[in-house]
Amino acid sequence: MPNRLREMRERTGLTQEELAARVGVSRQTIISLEKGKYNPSITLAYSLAKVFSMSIEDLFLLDERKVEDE
Amino acid sequence: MPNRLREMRERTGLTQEELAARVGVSRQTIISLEKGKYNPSITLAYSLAKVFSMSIEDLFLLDERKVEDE
DNA sequence: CAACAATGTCAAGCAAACTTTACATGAATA
DNA sequence: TATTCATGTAAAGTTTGCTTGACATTGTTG
Repeated sequence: MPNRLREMRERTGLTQEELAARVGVSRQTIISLEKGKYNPSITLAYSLAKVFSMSIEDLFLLDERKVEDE
Repeated sequence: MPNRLREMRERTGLTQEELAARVGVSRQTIISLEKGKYNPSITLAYSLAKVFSMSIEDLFLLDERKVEDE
């Protein structure tokens, strides 16, 4: 689950703790997500995407996966 | 978690079992999702959205929630 | 009627998301 | 140096997404 979470968080100048508070999860969860450790639920993904004013697909790079060949 | 899953599945003429097979989950999971019982992971949500050629946000009505007043 | 396909329900169990706590590290700064 | 802030790690525990299996219901069709 690679994603743009860390990039976007740093770009907006938020700490992990602040971001966690904004979307209502623990800081651990933010750390794990940034490290790509798992697959969030769509409600959490959506909350995060909204913080950065982007779509779930963009934040979590869903359209970029598995292009394999073209 | 209201969503357009059932509507889209019926519109495309798939059975619950066929849809489950396509996205790699059990039929029970499709039933529960159609009933709005839970909050799928983004990878499952994305697989489902792709079956119907739409975005996660549209399939799961994420932008429509909580408008409260306008 | 019998048989089958599609949907639904219930319940037990497993796996993964998410929490909580505690501690460690490096950078910045008084 | 000592303190504080942001990040990281590790482990144990809770919650919930998801599976499996068994059975019931309704509609259709031979």
